[in-house]
Amino acid sequence: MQVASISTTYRMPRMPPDSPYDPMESCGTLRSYAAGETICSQDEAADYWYRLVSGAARKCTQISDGRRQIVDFLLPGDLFGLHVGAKHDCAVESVAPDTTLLRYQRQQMESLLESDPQLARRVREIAFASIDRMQSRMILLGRSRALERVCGFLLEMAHRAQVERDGTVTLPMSRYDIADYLALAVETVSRSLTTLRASQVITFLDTRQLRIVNHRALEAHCCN
Amino acid sequence: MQVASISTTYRMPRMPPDSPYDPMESCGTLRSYAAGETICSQDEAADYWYRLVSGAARKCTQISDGRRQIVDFLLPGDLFGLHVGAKHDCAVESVAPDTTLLRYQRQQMESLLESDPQLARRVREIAFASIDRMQSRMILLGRSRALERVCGFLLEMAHRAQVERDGTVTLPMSRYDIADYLALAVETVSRSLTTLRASQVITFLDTRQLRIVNHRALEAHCCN
DNA sequence: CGAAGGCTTGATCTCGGTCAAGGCAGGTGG
DNA sequence: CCACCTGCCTTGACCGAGATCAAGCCTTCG
Repeated sequence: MQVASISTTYRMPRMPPDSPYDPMESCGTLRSYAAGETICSQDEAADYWYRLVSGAARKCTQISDGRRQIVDFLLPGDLFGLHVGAKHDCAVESVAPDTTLLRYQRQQMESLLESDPQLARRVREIAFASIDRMQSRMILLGRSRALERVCGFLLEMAHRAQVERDGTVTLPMSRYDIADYLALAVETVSRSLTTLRASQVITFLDTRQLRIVNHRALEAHCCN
Repeated sequence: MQVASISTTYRMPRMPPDSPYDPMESCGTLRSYAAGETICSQDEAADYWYRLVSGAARKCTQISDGRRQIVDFLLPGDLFGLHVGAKHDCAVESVAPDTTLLRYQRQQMESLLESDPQLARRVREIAFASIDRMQSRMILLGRSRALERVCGFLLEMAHRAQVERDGTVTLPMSRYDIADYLALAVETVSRSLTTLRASQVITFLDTRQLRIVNHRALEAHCCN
């Protein structure tokens, strides 16, 4: 199980295989969304925690100059909606068709944590872990080269979405989404991918599915 | 009181004025550093939590191409060193002369949290809050324009370091540090500041001290 | 069938990185 | 005390990576 926030994605440290039980399991309600639907909007009250079950979503803010910044992608297992204040500061929208989420009452969760230090510890670790991820992301954004960012993104996706047995990585989001995630122009993302394909680092099964041929090269590009 | 991590800065929500007591107060040990000293290095074991009392520090990673990315600046009140794993992934170095820190045993803190849900909740909120800050920072880094980033940085500093009564903002760090924080070249930072000064948005008392003349314009530049 | 959205490629322009130089302050040693 | 050095900051000139503009292809959907 994993946790995130409207303002960030928290990844749950893997549960011990025979962990006694998950007190959160019981109290969520399921809902599913079509592609492009808004799950919660930018200035909505943050009364719920969500956990993405299947599909994919993007957490993004609108910038006043018309551009859009995608702060995080949410993948199956991610939990989000945790927030300090009462308001969200990012909108969350489904990316893939048939995206399903579990929704939890925030109040209920908080009092649950109050009485269950074990669970509280797990959530704390989730938060710390998520911070590590955001930090990596910041370092990625700090990179000057467009190609480096794209390589870093591919490695992140390959790592997060558990790769198929044959090494196929599926990108549930569009090139536009990737561009806004990496703070690049779509054209630049496209060109970078083309470059990587041309240099035999990756191959495409179709536009949204690729295989990493030369993992070493990918890491070398976004070295560190 | 405020908290951060080797991998992030956590800002403590303001304590209620007459809060009963702070269980963490008792168990820290004080140490002070000269400018440029290493407080903890990149792959050191993360056995302590730290809280910056006075001065300033930078949290940074070395990138293999020789560049340096500053992940966060630590200011008085910030707490850092919280970390999931056993290892740091960033070095922390003092920036200002006479930087002092309190150091806490990580083990001790964790068991303290285990037995004190109230404190645990506070730390959790610290983590959530810090995530909000990192998110803002990511949005800042996502901005294309150099001038926007610098404006955002100035607003952040004005907000974090409590401004003097007369509106003077002190930058404890060098232009090089600012550059590595914003992922820009030093020259670009310098030029941006010059531009802002030329357009009467800010004035300088000296290189490290400035006053925000036109707050509105600053916000307009990094709109949103 | 047409329209719309997603993706790629080409051409051009611009912002910011890089290189180079010089000013200024503080520290050190003669 | 001055001379020198070093680190920090600023400014100018140039160049290149990536944004922007434009066009065309493909798939999907009504």
